[in-house]
Amino acid sequence: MTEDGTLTRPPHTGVRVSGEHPMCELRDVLDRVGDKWSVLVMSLLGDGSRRYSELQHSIEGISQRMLTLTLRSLERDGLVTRTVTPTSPPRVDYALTPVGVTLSEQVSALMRWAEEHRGYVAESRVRHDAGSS
Amino acid sequence: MTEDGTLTRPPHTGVRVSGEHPMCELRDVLDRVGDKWSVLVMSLLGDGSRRYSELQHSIEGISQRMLTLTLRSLERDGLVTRTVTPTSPPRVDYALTPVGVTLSEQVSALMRWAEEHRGYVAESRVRHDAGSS
DNA sequence: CGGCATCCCGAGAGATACTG
DNA sequence: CAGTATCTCTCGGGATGCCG
Repeated sequence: MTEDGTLTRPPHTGVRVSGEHPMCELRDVLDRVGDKWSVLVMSLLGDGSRRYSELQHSIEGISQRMLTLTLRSLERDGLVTRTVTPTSPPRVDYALTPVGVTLSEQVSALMRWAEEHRGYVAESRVRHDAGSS
Repeated sequence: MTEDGTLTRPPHTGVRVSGEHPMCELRDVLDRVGDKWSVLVMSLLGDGSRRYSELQHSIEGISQRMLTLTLRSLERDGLVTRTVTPTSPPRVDYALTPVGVTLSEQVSALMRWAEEHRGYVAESRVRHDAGSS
C-alpha cells in the first residue's frame, strides 16, 4: 500500500517463473490471502455483515489505520461492500460480495489444511530445531 | 525471519479474533502461502525435485539470501526435503514432502480461483478508481 | 557449487492527534 | 461513530563478500 492512500500494488520485482506460468495474477490473490488483516476481516464478514466498530473490537490489535486501509482495499477489489447509513451518529456496514464469499471459502479450505497438518508442522519444527542445536 | 538465522515467527501482535477461532495456526499457513518466494519454490518443486542452482535460475529475481532462507524455512516446517550429495562439486537437491505436496495442491486451488476471478477484480479496481477520481 | 555473514535502505505497520 | 493525517521506526530483503 502506498502512502498517498491508493492501494496499487507497487513494484513487483517482475517475477517470472520458468514455464511461463501466470504468476502475476496469482500474486494479487496471494497478497490478499497473505495479508494478516484481510483474512481476519473476511473471516469475520463470512458470518454476516459487520459495522466498522464491531470489526475494530473483534480484531484485537488492529489499528484504525490498518482496518480502514484493509477495508478500502477489499472494497476496491470488489470483495466487500461498504454501506453507509447516514443516521446520527453515522453507521457503516461492511459485507462480503458474492465473489468475496468464494474467496473466503478458499481461505476456509486453507484453514482446514492448517488444522489437519498443524501437528505435523509443529513436530517438524521441534525436530529440526533440536537437530541443528 | 529473525536476524540470527532462526525462522521463528516473531512478535505476532497477539492477534485474537472474537469467537476464539484458532487463528494462530492459520497464521502460520497464511504466512507460508502469503510469502512470495515460498509459493514460487513450492510451485516449481511440484513438478519434481530441483537443484539449488536450478531454482535460482528458474525464479527470476530471487536473491541467494532469500532462496536459502525460504528453503530453510520450508525444510523446517517439513514441507521440503534437502538432500546433499557430497560429490565434488557438491550437489543439493530439494523436493516436496508428501505434506508439502498437499499444501501445494491447496495453492493450486487458489491459483484456479485467481484465474477465474481475475477479470472481475481488475474491473472492480478500474470502476472503483474511476469513481473516486 | 552452495551456502552464511554483514551492511544498508525503503516500504509499511503502529501510535497519536484531529475532523465531518 | 467512522474515519483522515502525520510522524516515527521496525525489519524484510537486496547487494556484496567470504567459506567448505
